Amino acid sequence: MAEDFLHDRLAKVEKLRASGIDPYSRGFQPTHSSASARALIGEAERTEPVSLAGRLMVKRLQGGVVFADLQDGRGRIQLMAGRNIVGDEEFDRFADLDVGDIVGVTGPIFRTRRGEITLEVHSFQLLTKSLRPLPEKWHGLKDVEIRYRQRYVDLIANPEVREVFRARTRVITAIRGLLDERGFIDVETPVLQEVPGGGHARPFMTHHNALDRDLFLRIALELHLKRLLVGGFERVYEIGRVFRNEGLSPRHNPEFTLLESYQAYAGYEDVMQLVEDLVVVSAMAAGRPLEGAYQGESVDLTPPFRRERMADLVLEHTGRHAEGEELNDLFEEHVEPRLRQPTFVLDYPVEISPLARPQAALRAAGNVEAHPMDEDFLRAVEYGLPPCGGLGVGIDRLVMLLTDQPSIRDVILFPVMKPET
RNA sequence: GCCGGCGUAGCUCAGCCUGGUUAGAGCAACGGUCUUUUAAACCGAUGGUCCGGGGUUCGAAUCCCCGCGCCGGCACCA
Repeated sequence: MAEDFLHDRLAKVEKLRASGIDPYSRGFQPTHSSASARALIGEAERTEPVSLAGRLMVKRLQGGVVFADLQDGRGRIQLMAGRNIVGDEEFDRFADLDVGDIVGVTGPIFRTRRGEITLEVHSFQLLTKSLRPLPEKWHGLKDVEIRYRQRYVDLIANPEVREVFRARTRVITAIRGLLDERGFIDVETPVLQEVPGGGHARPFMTHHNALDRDLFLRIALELHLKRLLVGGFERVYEIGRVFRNEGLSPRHNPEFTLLESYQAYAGYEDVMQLVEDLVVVSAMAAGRPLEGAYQGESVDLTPPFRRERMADLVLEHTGRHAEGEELNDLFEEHVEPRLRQPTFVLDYPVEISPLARPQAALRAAGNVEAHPMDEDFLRAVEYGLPPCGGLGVGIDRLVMLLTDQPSIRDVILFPVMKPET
């Protein structure tokens, strides 16, 4: 039976309750983490008792001694429980714990004969009984479908995955730190919008019941951030989720995290330097050397990044002179796939710009395919938008690059999946 | 949406091409032995709608068709 393992564990739960032990108890206070407990021992033979809490990952029985590995938020430490230390009853109870159970343990730290730093269990408390078996200890969890659908299992079984997401958090913190330091304010603008603007993308649609009004999930941050520049904030940024109703790929998730910033009176040279600085602090936060590699290809993030006009890049790669949409098409087909090092591509043809003004001009000229007009944004701009420079960075892709992950799903905790069958 | 690959025990995988006893292994779980182990001690007994549905055949995990999911590519796009 597919769920027999549940019955075995549930039977254990009932047995524990019958013997007066709460399989989901509270009140245990760890005094240390596995890492700080390790650090505690230094050159000493033995420490004072410490208390740790975490999940049992491996259990090795050796007659009257049982070894187990306890995994907590940052690492692992070995536990040793001896029959002649804790007594028969406690020993049997410890030996009956399952891999996956969450326990609190108390005892001194010492080194085993083999030199392994180990907590000698003097007392322990079952905090949470686990009902499902964990993936195998040696091969771990490889099935990517389970890894993405049940990320909690992935995070338990694959510690390197935790590190990727810790790196992601550090990158975002570092980006905020740099922007805050430079006088940008961190703002939040609407996700639900009447007119999804700021980019070319098919939006997700939703509906507000009380207003009986269709709304769209935002596809970009730009238009609201610019409204804030009109309002007098001179440096603003937002790191937020945007939604695009498009296909999935190793580089596309329908919801992703975008950084956009706008700075009044800045030119694009200022913005390029800001991007370089953001990349450098992000790489440092991720622990990635500037001269590193992505998926086996070396990628040097040392500023200054190459700056080239799109027309020059197209000429270099195709030998052709082009402009307008043709230039962009040639660029996307022949240049973009070959760019490996960070490169600022300058002077995009105005025809492909998603900016409101040329779009408005196209609409005025009768191109109904152009983006719908955001009348309120126009009104805001009519009050006067200061000249400004802005940037947009896909945080997920930046983290992919910095943590050397092949798929965007590896840097999004819960990527979009089709319904489970 | 289109094309290709993949889907076998809780996990990691054989078996499929070339159809043929009751579908295998390791780890986990279960019963025993073992007092300092390091993925993996020893002995024993378990565990499967072989993704789902149809078809071909005396006989299908294996061949064919349809569906679902995952991965990759294309399209859309950042």
